[in-house]
Amino acid sequence: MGRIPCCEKDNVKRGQWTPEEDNKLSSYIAQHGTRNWRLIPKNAGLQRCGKSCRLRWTNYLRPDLKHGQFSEAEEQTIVKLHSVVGNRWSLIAAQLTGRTDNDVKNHWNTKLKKKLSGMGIDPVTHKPFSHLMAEIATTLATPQVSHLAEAALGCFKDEMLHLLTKKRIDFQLQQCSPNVAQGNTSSPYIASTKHDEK
DNA sequence: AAACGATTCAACCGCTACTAA
DNA sequence: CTTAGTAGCGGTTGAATCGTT
Repeated sequence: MGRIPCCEKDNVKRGQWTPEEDNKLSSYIAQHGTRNWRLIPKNAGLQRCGKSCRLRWTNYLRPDLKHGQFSEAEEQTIVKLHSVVGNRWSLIAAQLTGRTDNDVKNHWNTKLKKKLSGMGIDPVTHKPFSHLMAEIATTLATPQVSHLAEAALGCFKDEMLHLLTKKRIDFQLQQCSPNVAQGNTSSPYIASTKHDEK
């Protein structure tokens, strides 16, 4: 006995949304808001499941969304935040006006990961590959030291997560911690792109 | 022009978190 | 406190598009 599905799959349309469906959903939400996604498709005359409607609205139809290319500043913000919080796409997206978690995730997976790798930076740890190799050697030699470093990094990440969850923060360089403001972030990408801009 | 591979991104799936009763 | 229903998240998929041969 599994969970009851969110909708009867047989009676539900899937795949690409048509402009008519978009119109129906948009005008219904404009009138009634987004309370109870389960009822929205039924009331709006759509043969879609509520989940699909919510996704379509939040990722595409919302009027406050940006649809164009990501700017250099947005990319830097994503990389910087990703180096701190990892794959917490919704947290990262919340710091970028008009971008969704899906946007950020797609952009990261298709562009930024490759960009970083091309620069010799590991997109997971945000450290140069050469440093990683050195770290592996160190770790093998003195496990205690590496555990301490890992614990310290964990505390910092927890603190950042706490801040980001509590409120939207302005991630401009001059308002960050002294280390970050000096371009001394954990991600060499920031420093190098700043350099590139000159 | 056609075939094929690579890339992009919208949409789906399954899980967890949250909330109201 | 427990439970059931809903919302939200991150990973994954696959159709559409683009670029190359």
